[in-house]
Amino acid sequence: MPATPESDRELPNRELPTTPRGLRTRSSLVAAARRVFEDSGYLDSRLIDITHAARCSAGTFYTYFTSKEEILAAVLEQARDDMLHPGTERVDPHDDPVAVIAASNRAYFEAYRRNAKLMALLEQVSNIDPEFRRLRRERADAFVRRNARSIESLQNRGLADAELDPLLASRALSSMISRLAFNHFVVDAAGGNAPGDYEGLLATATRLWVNALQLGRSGVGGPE
Amino acid sequence: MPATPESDRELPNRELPTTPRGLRTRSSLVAAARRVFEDSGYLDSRLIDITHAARCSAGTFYTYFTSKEEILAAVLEQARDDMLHPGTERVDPHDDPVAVIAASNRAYFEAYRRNAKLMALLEQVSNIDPEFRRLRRERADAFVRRNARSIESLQNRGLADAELDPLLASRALSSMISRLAFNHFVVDAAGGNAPGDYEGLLATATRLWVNALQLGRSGVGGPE
Amino acid sequence: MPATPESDRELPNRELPTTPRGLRTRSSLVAAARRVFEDSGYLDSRLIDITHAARCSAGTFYTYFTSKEEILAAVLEQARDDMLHPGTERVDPHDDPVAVIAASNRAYFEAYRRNAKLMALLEQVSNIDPEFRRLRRERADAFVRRNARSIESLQNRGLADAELDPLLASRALSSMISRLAFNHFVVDAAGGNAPGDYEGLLATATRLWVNALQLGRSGVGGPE
Amino acid sequence: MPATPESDRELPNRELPTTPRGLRTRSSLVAAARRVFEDSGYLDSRLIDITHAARCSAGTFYTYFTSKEEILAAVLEQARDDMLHPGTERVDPHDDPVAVIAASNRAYFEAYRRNAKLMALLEQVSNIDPEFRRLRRERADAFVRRNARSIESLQNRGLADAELDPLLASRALSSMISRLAFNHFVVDAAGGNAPGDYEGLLATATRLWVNALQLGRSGVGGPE
DNA sequence: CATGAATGAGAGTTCATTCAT
DNA sequence: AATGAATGAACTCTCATTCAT
Repeated sequence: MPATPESDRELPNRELPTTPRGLRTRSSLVAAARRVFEDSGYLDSRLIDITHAARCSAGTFYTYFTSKEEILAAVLEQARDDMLHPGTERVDPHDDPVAVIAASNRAYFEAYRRNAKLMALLEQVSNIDPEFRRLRRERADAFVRRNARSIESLQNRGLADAELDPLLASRALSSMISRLAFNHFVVDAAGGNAPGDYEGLLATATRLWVNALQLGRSGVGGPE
Repeated sequence: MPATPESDRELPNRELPTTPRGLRTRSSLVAAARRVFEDSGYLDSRLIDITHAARCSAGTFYTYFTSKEEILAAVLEQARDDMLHPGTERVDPHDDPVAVIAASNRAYFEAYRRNAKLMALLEQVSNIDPEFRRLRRERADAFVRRNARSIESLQNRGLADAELDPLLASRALSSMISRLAFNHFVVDAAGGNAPGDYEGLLATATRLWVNALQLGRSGVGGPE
Repeated sequence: MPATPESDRELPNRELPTTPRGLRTRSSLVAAARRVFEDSGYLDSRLIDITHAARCSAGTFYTYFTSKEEILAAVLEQARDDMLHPGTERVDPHDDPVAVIAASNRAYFEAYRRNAKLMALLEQVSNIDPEFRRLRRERADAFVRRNARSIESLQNRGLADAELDPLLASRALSSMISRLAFNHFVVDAAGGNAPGDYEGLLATATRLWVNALQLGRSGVGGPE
Repeated sequence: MPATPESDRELPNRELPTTPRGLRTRSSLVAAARRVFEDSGYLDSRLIDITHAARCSAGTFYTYFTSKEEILAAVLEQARDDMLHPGTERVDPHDDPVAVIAASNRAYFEAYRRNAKLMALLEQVSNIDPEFRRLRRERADAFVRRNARSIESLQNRGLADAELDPLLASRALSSMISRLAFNHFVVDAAGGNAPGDYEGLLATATRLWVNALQLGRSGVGGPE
């Protein structure tokens, strides 16, 4: 009502709690939020669904988060590493490039499968909230850049179509893979449709990727 | 115009009004809804914003539509033909296949550009409402099937990589194109980022598509 | 969540409703608010107390007012005229000045009595909300200025102590009267104390006022 | 210091702590509360603001006080002596009565200036909480009674208008002074208005007071 | 004596939808 | 066919106070 001076007012906490109890409660809230968001989607989830699931009161939520948005960010944070570094196995860059692509596509698909509901959630909120749109973009860009580097390296070694702009090609192929994964694990799974031919899809995606880069083409770089 | 039978509709739909005045009011509601939805997104649009923009009362809305969902369906209906048949020019299937692909990719991108805000809307609601998820899927499938037929035809004529499953390949390549368009016209445009290299993107997409199908590969490129 | 453009959104209405029904509802809300505020004070009144008393739903409140503050403003508006022009009887400026002062003090006290609960309310909120502090100040100033003019006129006619600054004197004497009224009708009444000697208080106040201005003192009005 | 008997206290009050540490903590809480209340007002101050400012935890508060009300009482207690006995110098009752009045008005104004924010606070809460309304009344009454005794004495000595009821006159004149001080130091100061003519105000108030009592009128001013 | 996480009732507010006119 | 006032369930968020540690 009266204009309150901001000076002494507490700012919303982003810091992690210091006590073990606080840490535990915060964790259980994040875990509960993940469950609830995955089950009901972001929009249909109410804060009290989350606090109920975490077995704490509505007020406790605000000890750790200032809004639904903020806890969602915490939830999405969790899956970040798994999605950004899906394959723990280090691939030798001197392996057969086709095998490398096949392996990394498979790793991506597997990571997507593990986090499918969270990816659906991210897709939902990124179409609602600019903050999460940015988040998704950043994560996608990380992938795109990595793949672009890989394409460039293949080009430099004379193995891939030199005509392609590595970044644009990476954008296109990365989009292809991620959208296929989304359609397979989110859209098809939710739609109650037939499960779909996972191995076939993966094989096709990899073959298309390989073809698209013209890997293993005769005389790559020579007169065509 | 006869009342469309319920069975074909995904959403319950009131019959079209019979009087000229009614038709006019309905039209202005749909037009207003399109504007409002495009400006504010589905969730943030209030029915009252729409009726205001249409210069009618809140109650009048329910003379023509039973819900917010339903008018959204009507709005999305509008752009359907433009998105499903983007190129009015019929391409001769015996034209150069590369040229055909280039032309149809360009036609798709142009249609996306024209309807970018509506596509963003569709993307938003398809991640919220299963009904619209189905709608988007159906539209995507129409594309996928058409492209699959085209791929199959190229394979049958010995022009394309015969190892590829036409449907899966179409799914992958169609996903690639549509996601590129979404990123270019929706994500990048909204993010205030640099406009991006449209022609380069299109060229890259087409080259990847062509490569991926191995069009014009040695051995397949006999005298046609 | 997403930044919504203010452009098309409706602004809170301050305009009076146009239909008779709307007018009726708004009136009953204001009347109810007055009752509730007077009974419970501003802070302890809940919006639903008001809507209950007005026999309408919580949502209806927001058809007419955007906040508790706004309906309070409407309530206080009502009593404005009664407090600012308490005496309907026009006093002849050539009447006996003492009689004029006595009459106007009485009129003020009577108006205060009629609106005591509202004055208590104004006192409460003016110590809480700067907006209402301003409102009270404005109303007080109107009185002060009127009394200052009257004092100046008496000085010009040689009837009042010429040493006094009319505005400062008016501030002091007006404060005296209004605070006496507040104490008598609000503090004493609420405290469950003895009712207090109304006539004596009025007589004393008037005599002090008259003395303070030195009305009828020797030298101004001939020998006393 | 013995525990003060409940009977004399207006609010339930915990006993003072016995240890030096406890005394220190309690003091810092009261000091912090004074700062916070003065800055934000009673309603907008949160207990947590106070405990933060006092560098202790929320729970500690309840070691020393049972409620927000109670610490407010402690804060107001602090300024009591300064407001009730503003002039430490004892004025000789046989001094010139006008000089005595001028001096005591000045002393009151000075004390008000020193405690302006606290007086504003008292004004705020006395319009919210009956307990504090009583507190303010009691303090005002102490003044009124003292001034009444002084008026009566002047009347007995033939120096003041004998027609006036000393108590009622004191109420009126005391109200005048305290309200002027409130308006000057609280309302005007907060409103960002011009600072106002302090000396002029004081002079006018004193002259009005003197006039009102008819001090120094012919016939009463015999050789004293 | 101190901590700070936990509590939970309760408030204001929104808006799709209904319905008397 | 049109109006626009009325509805009311549902939601998020606050903060004085408690209590296990």
